[in-house]
Amino acid sequence: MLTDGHASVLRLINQFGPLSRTELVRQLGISKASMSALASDLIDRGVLAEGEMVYGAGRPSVRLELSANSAFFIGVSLATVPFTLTLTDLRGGVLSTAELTQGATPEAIVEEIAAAIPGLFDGHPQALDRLAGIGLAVPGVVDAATGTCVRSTLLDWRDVPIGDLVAAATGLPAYVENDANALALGQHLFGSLRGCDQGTMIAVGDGIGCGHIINGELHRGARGGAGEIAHATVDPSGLPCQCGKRGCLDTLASVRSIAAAARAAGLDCGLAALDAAANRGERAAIDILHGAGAALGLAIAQIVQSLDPERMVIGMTDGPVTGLFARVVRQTVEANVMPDDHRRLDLTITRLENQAWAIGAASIAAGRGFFRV
Amino acid sequence: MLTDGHASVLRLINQFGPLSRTELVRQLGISKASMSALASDLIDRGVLAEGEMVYGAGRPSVRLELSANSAFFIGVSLATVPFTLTLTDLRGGVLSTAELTQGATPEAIVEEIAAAIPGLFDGHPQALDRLAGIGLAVPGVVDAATGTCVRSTLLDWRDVPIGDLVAAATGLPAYVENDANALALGQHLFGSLRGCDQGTMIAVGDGIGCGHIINGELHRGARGGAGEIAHATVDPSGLPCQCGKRGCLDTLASVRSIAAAARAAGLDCGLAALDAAANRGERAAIDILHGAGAALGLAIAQIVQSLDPERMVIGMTDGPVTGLFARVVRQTVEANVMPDDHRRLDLTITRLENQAWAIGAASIAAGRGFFRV
DNA sequence: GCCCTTGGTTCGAAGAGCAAACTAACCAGC
DNA sequence: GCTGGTTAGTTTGCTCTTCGAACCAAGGGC
Repeated sequence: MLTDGHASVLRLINQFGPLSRTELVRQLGISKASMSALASDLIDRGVLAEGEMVYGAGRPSVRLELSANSAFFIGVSLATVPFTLTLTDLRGGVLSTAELTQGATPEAIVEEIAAAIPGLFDGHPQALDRLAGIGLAVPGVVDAATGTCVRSTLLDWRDVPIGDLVAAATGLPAYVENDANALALGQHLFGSLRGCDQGTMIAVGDGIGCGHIINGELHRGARGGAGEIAHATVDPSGLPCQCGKRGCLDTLASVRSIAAAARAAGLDCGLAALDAAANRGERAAIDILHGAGAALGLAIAQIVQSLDPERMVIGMTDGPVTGLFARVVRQTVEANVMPDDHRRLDLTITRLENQAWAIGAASIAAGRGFFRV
Repeated sequence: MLTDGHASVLRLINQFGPLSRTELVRQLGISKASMSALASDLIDRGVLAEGEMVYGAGRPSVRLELSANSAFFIGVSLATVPFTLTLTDLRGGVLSTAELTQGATPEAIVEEIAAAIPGLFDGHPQALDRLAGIGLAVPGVVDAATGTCVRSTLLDWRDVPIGDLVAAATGLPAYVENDANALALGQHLFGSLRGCDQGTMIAVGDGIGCGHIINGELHRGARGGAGEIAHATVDPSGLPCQCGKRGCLDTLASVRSIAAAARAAGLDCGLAALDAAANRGERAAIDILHGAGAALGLAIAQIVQSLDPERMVIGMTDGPVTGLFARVVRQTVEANVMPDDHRRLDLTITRLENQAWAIGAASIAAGRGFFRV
C-alpha cells in the first residue's frame, strides 16, 4: 500500500506537473535520502516514470511524471440524465464513456452498472488489470465513510448502501460521494481547481450544487450536508420551493427555474435564446437573467465572506458563459464582498460538460487510492 | 518538543476529560506499547498526571488527566474595550486578569502589555517559570503564520507585525489570531464548542464576529478572511454600512445597530430594556428585535446550509439570551435550513463574557504549544 | 487461594526518516 | 580535452517511532 509520503509526492506532481526529485525535496521539506527512496519505490510500482531532463548548471535533473497508464478508475454519475460511466486514467484522462438506461431501483441500477463496465474496456485491454476502483457520484446526502446514500430526493432513496452493492456486484473497491462534492474533487484533482487548496465549485444546471475544498480536502460537514446552497434562502418572500421553504437559491437561479420564468413570460426558455433576447434589449429577458444572476451572486458573496476561498469556479451546464447572466453574477459578487477582498478572489465561470460529473466520480476513487484526498 | 502523538493524546483528554491508557489506545488506534511510552513521557514532563482509578473486571484502569499547573498562557484581547489580559492554565482556567489603558500606537500597546504582565502573577508565582506563550486576539485580518495584522479598521492598523513586537518585548513566544477565530478556538478547546470538530461560533456584540472550526481546526481561509459574516449582505436594499456596501448583517443585527434603531424610534437603547418593551407589546421594539433576529437567523441558516456544522454557538455580549431576539433567531434558522437537517443542528445561544475573548487569545498559545490545533 | 479478566510495561524487530559522504553528469574555462 | 565547479541523486549508517507479542500487575469471582 501507499504511505502518506508516497501520496504527497503524487499529489504534488499531479498539481504542478512533472517535478524533479530535488524540487520535490524543496516542496515537501523531506531529506534527499527519503525522496530518493520514495521515488525509486514509486517508479518500481510503475506509478511514476522518469521523463524530461532539464539542463542547467551542474548535473541535469530528471522530471518525474505520473504514468497515466499505471492505474485506471471507473466513475459513475447518478447526477446526470442519463446516468453516465467513464473510464479514466491516473491523470484524469478519459478513455471511454457509456450511458445507462435509467433503472428504477438501486438493485437495477447496480446491475446496469456491472453490465456496462466490460464495454468500457473495448480498445483498452491494458486498463483491465490495473483497474483500481470505482467511484459513485450520488445526488443527495451521502455518508462517505460507509458508502451509504442517506437520502436522495431525486433518486427517491433512503439509507441505500450503494457502495456495498456496487462493490459486491463488480468486485471493485467502491467509493461513494455526493455529486457536487465529487465534481469539486474532480476539479480539484484534474480540472479548474487544480492546485487550489481553498476552493469552491458551484454547478449551475437544472439544480444548483456546490462543493468546498478546504485545506486541500473535500469538506463534507458534520453529516455530509455541506455545500447545500441550492436551498439557502436568498429571498424570504420569494417563490415556494419543493423543499418546503421559500425563495431558495434553487427557485431563483437554476436553469430549471430560469426556464420556468421565461415560459411564464412567453419567452423561449433556453438560456442561450434568453441571453440573445436580452442582448436585443427585451426587458422581460433582461429582468429574468438579472434576477437569477443577482441571486446566485449574492449567495456566492456570502460564501466568500464566510469561507474566504482562494478560487471559485462556476460551471454552467447551459447558456453562454460570457452572457448577461454571468456578467450579473460577477458584478453582484464584486458588489457584495468586502472591498479589499474581491480583487483577490479568482472567480471563473466556465462550461460544465456532462462528463465532468463522471470524471468527478472517478476522481473519488483516484483520490482515495492514490492522492489521499 | 511535543510530537504529534503527544498532542493527540492531550487533545483527546482535553475533549473527553480523564481517560485511561487503554481508552486512549482504542480512540487513537495506536498500539499499547506506543501509548505506554507516550503516557510515561507526558507524565515525566508533568503535563499529565495519574488520577482516579476505575474498578471493573480485571485490573483497574488509571485515568490520565491534564495537570492544570504544568503550563500557563497569557491571553491579550484587543477586541474588547478596554483591552484585557488573562493568565490561564492548561485546562483553560483563569488565574488572574488585567485591563489596559488603551494605547494609541502598536508600540504603546505592546509596552502596556509588557508592563501589565508582572501583575498577573501576583499570588501565582508557580506560573512564572511555566509560562508557555502569549496569544493575541486582534480585530481585523490577520496572517497567523507570520503573526502580522494585515488590516484592522478598529485599530487603524495595516501590516503591523504585532506578534514580533510582543515577542520582542516579553521574550515569550507570541501567537496572533483574528479575534473571532481566537474566540472560536477558545470555545473549541475549553468552552461550549469543546469536543466539536465541526462547529461555528458567532459573537454578537457591538459588531458581529464569526469563527469556524472545521475538522477540529480553525478555518482561516485563503488569506485569513474567513468568518467575516458581519459584512455579508443580508438585505441588498438595506442601510449603508461603513464598509461601503448596503444591508450588511452588521447594520441589521449588531448591538450597535439595534441600539441605533431603538434610539431612532425614541426607545431606550439597551437590549434588555428593548426586550422588556417588546414583552409589554410595544410595536416598535418588537419590530426592531424581530428584524435583527431574522437577519442574524438568515445569515446563520446560510452558514448551516453551506458548511453543515455539528454545533453552532451564538454568544451575546448584551441582552437576555432567552428574549425575543434569541427566539426569532432560532425560529428563522429553523425556518431556513433544509427540513431534515435543522433537527440535528445543535444551536446554543449563550452569554458571552468579556473575559471569553482573552481566554480565546490564551487558547491560541495553548493550541499552538500543546494541542496542535 | 486460584483462575479469569483486563490494564499496562518491556522487549526485540521492522521501518521511516535523517545527515553526511559519496557518485553522477553536465558546463565553463583554459 | 582536461579540470574544477556545480547541481542531482544514491548510499550508508544511525536515530527514533511504532508495532506485535510476551510478560507482569491487580483486581473480582468462585
